[in-house]
Amino acid sequence: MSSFFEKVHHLVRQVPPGKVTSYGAVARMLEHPHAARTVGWALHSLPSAREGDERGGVPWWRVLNSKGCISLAGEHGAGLQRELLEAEGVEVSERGCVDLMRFGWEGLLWYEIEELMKEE
DNA sequence: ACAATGACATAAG
DNA sequence: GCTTATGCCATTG
Repeated sequence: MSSFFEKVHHLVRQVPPGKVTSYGAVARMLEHPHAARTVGWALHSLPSAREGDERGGVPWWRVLNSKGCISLAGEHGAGLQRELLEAEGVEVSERGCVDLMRFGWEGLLWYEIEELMKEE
């Protein structure tokens, strides 16, 4: 656990298939309520963007903005993200929005996060 | 150490 | 609702 990025990556990895969360939620879980931007950056940057590890293991597409929509500030993989989500059974509206009431991830409990952060 | 950057968030017009 | 402005934070040059 050297950088904030890793925390983000580890946490995002815990997001179960078919569920989605938001940058803000992740930021709050990591006790940095106002680091949503950094969270987003952590995902866009994804160090060691290699095949088998980080990038492949981090379901970045399950992370949406506060509205539960795919914004991605322009383009990046918005189309891809929608496909990935739908492939997992998540309903994505045409505008790229997801019903957080049904697919929103509750998140982890504080002690689960602690355990998660403790290892690695 | 300073300035810039960025896949965000929230309030205001 | 959508657009604009401002705040926040870790990483990078």
